[in-house]
Amino acid sequence: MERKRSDRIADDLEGLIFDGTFADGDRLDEVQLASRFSVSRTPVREALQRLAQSGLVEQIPRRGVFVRQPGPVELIEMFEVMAELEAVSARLAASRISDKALANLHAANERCKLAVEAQDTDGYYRENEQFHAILYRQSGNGFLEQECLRLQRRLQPFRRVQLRVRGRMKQSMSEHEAIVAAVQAGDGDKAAEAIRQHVSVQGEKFHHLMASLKPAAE
Amino acid sequence: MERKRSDRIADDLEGLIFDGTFADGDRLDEVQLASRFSVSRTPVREALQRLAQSGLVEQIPRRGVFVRQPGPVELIEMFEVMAELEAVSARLAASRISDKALANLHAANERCKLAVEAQDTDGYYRENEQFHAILYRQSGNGFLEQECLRLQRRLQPFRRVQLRVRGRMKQSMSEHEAIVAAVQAGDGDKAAEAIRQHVSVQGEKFHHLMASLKPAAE
DNA sequence: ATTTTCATTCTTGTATACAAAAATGCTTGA
DNA sequence: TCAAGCATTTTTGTATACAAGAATGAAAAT
Repeated sequence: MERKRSDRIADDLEGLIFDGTFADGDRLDEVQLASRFSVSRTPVREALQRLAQSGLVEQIPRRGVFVRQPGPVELIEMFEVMAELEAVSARLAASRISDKALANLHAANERCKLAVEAQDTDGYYRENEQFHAILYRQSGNGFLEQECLRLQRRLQPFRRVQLRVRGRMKQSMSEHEAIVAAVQAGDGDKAAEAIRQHVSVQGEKFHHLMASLKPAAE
Repeated sequence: MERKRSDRIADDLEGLIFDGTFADGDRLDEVQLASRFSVSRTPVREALQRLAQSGLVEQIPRRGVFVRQPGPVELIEMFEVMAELEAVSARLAASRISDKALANLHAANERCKLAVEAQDTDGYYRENEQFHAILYRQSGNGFLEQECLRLQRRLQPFRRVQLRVRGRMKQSMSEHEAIVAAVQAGDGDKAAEAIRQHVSVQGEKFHHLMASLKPAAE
């Protein structure tokens, strides 16, 4: 169910920012975008305001809206918060998860494993997202679930980059195993710590993330 | 610096929802609001969309926007997340806080104490907010700080209700003492646990919160 | 030559006009 | 009497028109 034009435009713009068509600092001209999408300025403005609220662009009054990619510091901060939110999710899920959901978690993890073996980065990304989504859901806290999904979505392009690092997928998988084991054992603290490690940006991951911010020459 | 009319309207509407002028389920009519604020529909619509994104109203396509107050379950969920976010803040702050900020924390706490002694609920609320804001800031994570402030703002009207419970201010103060002590000692885990207790809705607090949702028939 | 001022142009913010979808209520048929 | 169908009216979503603030650039003064 497509809501309205302004929603489609917001999604499209999000994609265009993620894929680099619009880079950090670029000004998003309302009339240009309007003609690009063959609509009037009205739905474009509504879309831009949505993006502004989600933090993807900055809106300076009477000046215009500008793409605002997070810098290194903000990115680390966001990952830190993501890690903590996921840790809370996992801790709660460890005590609240249902048997059926636990089976689903196993299944999702298996699909991750298959994707790793098939060297299917996109597939792994998709299944990994599912894996995490199950934990959010099983936290039993719908609001927490939504917050996790929101932040996950915002960090999406950077997570993808992380996965392309050689060997990362395999390491990620072994971390998954630890998480599943802790959740199955009902050990909330252990599950929280395991997923915190899984998500947080440290050591090698940190350097790779930083490197990805300034596209390497050639 | 007042940004634009739509911003002022969004703030005003937020207030009108908080103070009960618009109750849960009420439909917010664009043209009525436009005439009420003596503007056209355009800024009203922009304001409504902002409120929709922040979750205060629900926007049903082609139907209108309706006030959407959180129910008991969602409220508990939000407080749970708030408690966890504050716990993270406090844990980080315990290791990252500066001497100067620690002094400010003490000072803010003293002002809380004065407000309690003066039976000044509004004053206590204000100073308490300051107290918490210092911890958010001293987490050293600007993104976390923003998220905390956002959720704090959303829970604002319900927190106020909580404070009106007899004896709550005094109890709240003693919890503050524990938090300050733990932060000063640099004990992150203890600080986290103390603030979690302080914020989370349990026992008596739970019942009072539930009671506040359905205004007691005298 | 450089800077300041002022007019012009462009862009955003707001108002209004129009289109389309949904709600409303009437009529008509059983 | 009640329900179904259709016309009318309301209301949202989009387009366009207008207003006001900001950027731009040229002319004038030092």
